[in-house]
Amino acid sequence: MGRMGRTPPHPDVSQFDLQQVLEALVDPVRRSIVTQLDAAGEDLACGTFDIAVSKSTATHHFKVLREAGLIRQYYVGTSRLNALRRAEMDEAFPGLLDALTRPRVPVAP
Amino acid sequence: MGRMGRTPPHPDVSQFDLQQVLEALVDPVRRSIVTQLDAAGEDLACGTFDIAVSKSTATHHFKVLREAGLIRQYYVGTSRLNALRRAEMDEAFPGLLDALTRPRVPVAP
DNA sequence: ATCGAAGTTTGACGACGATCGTACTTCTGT
DNA sequence: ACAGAAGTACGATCGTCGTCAAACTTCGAT
Repeated sequence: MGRMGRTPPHPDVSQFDLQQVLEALVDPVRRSIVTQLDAAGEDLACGTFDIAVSKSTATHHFKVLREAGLIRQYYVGTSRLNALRRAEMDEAFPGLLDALTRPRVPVAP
Repeated sequence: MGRMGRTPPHPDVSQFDLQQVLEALVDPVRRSIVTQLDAAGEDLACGTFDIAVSKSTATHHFKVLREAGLIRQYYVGTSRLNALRRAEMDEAFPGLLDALTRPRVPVAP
């Protein structure tokens, strides 16, 4: 029972919660995942990310991101692909992802 | 020694750190402080904020906000006034405060 | 049918942070 | 000079969260 392949629940845009999104994005590892996903411009498998944590910890982070609505997850074979829900996040919180994924602009000296 | 009136250290814009700013803003109480400050459009004393925590806890929150660069604090008599460092934050992280202080836009049904 | 690759699940653990009460400091009025 | 108002400093507590290891599941390839 409980096939691993079943698609996990994803929140609807109308249910996105700023508090939850911020709690997801405050963690450096998770923010790095979002940034890498944004830079890649394509869906990525969990294992392909450059993060320095164990597999179980990675699973945890992806779950937090998914439940906050930041990513969508789906299986392809044994791999779990992750898609950034850019448009939906922008609809719910305009400018937020832009502000967080934009590389730091050096301040004039 | 250590007069209370001495101005506490404030970070320079060039030292603003995204991680630190996010850690400051992820707390609902602190985000509420920033929002109230933004809405007021003027500097406010610590005691005038609508927050449901003790005085010592409030002091802690203001300190976290100040060290992250979100507010500037200065004394006037026995009151400590708080100013939102809007322009500087916008320079360091364009769009961030906008995204966080903007009231949630209802999603089309 | 079996093996390995890719994730998940389930505790356990440790650290950090929000909170409070109490005591203390500094200034303003009276 | 004194009392009160406005914060600050200091511990102490308590919950939550990030982390891992170990055992398990599922799928694909051989």
